[in-house]
Amino acid sequence: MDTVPRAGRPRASSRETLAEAACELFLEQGYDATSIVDITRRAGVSRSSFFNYFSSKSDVLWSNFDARVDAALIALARLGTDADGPAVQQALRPMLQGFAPDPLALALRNAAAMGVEGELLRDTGLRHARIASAIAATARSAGVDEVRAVILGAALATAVLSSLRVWAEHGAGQASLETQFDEALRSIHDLPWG
Amino acid sequence: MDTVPRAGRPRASSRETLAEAACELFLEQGYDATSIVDITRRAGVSRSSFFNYFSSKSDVLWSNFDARVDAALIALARLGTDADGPAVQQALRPMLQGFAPDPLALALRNAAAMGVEGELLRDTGLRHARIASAIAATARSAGVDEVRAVILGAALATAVLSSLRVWAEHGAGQASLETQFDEALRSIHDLPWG
DNA sequence: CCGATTGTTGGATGGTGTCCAAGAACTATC
DNA sequence: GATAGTTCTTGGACACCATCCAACAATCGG
Repeated sequence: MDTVPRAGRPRASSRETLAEAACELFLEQGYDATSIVDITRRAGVSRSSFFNYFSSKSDVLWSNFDARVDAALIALARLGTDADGPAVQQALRPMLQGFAPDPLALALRNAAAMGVEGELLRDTGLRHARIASAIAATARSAGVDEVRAVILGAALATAVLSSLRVWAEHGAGQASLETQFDEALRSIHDLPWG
Repeated sequence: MDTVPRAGRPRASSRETLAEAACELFLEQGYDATSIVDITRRAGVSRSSFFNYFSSKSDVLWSNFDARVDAALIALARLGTDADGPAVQQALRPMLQGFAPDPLALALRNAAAMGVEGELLRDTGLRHARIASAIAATARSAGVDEVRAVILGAALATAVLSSLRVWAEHGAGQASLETQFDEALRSIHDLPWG
């Protein structure tokens, strides 16, 4: 990448190193039983340093996905008042495009072994809320009425997150993530149980 | 209620007393700035006692609603394999029926003043996940296919939570909570932006 | 009065996340 | 090569949350 020499003390670690150490420990001992000190010990740095790389323990799992969400929501906001259905769906897609196996995928796949199911439920909820409310805001500003905008946001956010979950559970191989997403989108168009 | 004398030391406090003290402080100082010790001091009991009544600080806000959700989800599970749309909606209704102003409603209404918006987002997400996954499970066992069941669960969970939010924000008076819910349900039936 | 029961309390413990000051390792400039 | 500026690491202190537990207090029924 950039081997350009920069001023200042060189980093003693990296997000990758720390994330790797963390994931190993999560698998070995479980998420709750792994303290931040455990992680930094294995990575060979001090506890303080952990917070130079991640803002919290759960951030190890989510930072990658969160960055994608941030980018996508900026693109979504740029659609402005003349957003339509297809445009919104296109704006959402980069959240999943080229998603490589990462700590989050690992956690989703090994939730039981890591004892991280509750944690994932809680934190997925937070992302759901963030994505849903951004979509709702866009829809609203494009003329959709309040309640429907909210429901639409929830449905689309669910499509994103549940396709990610299903993909991660099923081995995270293939190009099937986007396929999964497409299927989810399709099933929004005709919900059962009228 | 029951003035029946029971064995053992009488309680020195109550959920209501503690919740009241907590809500006052949340409004005065904000949620984050209010520690559990602050709450118990005002209520006149020790810090330890707090956990005899609530399992965490946020439980003060949610325990009432959570109890309703618990009850409703049990009823939902009882529907079994021959659940249909209307039956599910009826099972959900008790979550909102006769909902009186409580700490959660107060927090939703005064989120900004309490500085509790992030907290609410996160915790609402958890409830959303719980409700949605229960509905999805019921739908699945009634023959709805996986992806649609998940989306349906998300949409209905959103209907419950967003009607609660809107109702709380708008003064929490009237009988309009259930009306709000009915409107949300109606708008699920024809989402915009095909 | 006695035991059983139910609650309260303080203290200890271990974890999280924040803050900060001291210092280490590097670059660039004179 | 000294010096200054920059970037990062580190340890310590802190406030808080949540759990556990043993000691103790207040009530009941017999």
